[in-house]
Amino acid sequence: MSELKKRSSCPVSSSLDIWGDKWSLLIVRDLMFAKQCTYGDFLKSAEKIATNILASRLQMLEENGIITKLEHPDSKAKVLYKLTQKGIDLLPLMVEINLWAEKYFSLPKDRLAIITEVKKDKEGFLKATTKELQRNSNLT
Amino acid sequence: MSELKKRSSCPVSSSLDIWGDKWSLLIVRDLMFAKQCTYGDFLKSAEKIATNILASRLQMLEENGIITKLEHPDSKAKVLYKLTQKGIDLLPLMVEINLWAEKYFSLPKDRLAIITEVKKDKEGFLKATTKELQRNSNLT
DNA sequence: ATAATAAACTTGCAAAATGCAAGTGAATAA
DNA sequence: TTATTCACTTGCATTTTGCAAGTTTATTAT
Repeated sequence: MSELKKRSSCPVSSSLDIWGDKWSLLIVRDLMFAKQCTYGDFLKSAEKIATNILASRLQMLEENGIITKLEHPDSKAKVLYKLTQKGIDLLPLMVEINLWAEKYFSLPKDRLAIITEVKKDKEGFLKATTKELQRNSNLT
Repeated sequence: MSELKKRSSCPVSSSLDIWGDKWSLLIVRDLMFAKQCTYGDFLKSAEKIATNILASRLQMLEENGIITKLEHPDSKAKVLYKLTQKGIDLLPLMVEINLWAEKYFSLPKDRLAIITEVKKDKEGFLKATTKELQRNSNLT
């Protein structure tokens, strides 16, 4: 399917060429929350992504090194997806999205709770969460 | 045209509902660089946005309070667009996109120069740039 | 004053991406 | 061995994008 064509050499444009659509960052979000997800897990998310779109986004994100597949320990029928380092490095961006949203939307309180945590010590949160995601990354 | 329908109450999802497409953040980028742009200025950007898409994005961004129109001092035929505070608040997000991109793409050196600046003192850069954009905001 | 140019869009249509519903095929569970 | 689960695929309608050619109002040149 997807051949990545760069519109320009601008960092913002190049980034959007990869994950600049309505769905990709939601997949990344799910992986940041859950560390690893199956195909079915993504389908269960609140936004109700269509299965064909999910498949094409997962492929795109994998081709661009944001996520990887791995075997599910329990079953060959299942596939686990997780973030690569390149994907984990989207965490600061994800945090800023949340901080911006908190200023301009009214959010459910479980989400607000996390954002409040982040605001208390952004650097600390980033370090800790990055580490957690990386740890998960290493136990194959 | 655009009636904003939220897919969920998630901050990431709500944010993407507004600017989660291939073009909106490029418009914001242009405004962060140039402080204010005419319709024609946007068309001149490297990525070559189609004029109808530009019109619909500008409308969307205006409806959602990210940008505003103002009269051009030189001519009634021209229109100036600038960021609102809500738009200016996307700066930290924009900065993180640049930092991520710098890690994973090879960028033109003028862009690298700015990113290097940012890395030296992120907080300082954010404060200074926000102030500049706000200053511009206030002289109607 | 009149005609030509420019600036900000609009319109029409083809092509691509999205969304929905119903498959398919391999693997596990009953 | 049959049924169910899981990860996708496929087909088709709808929506969005992209391209090219207008249209309209405002300025500039004659």
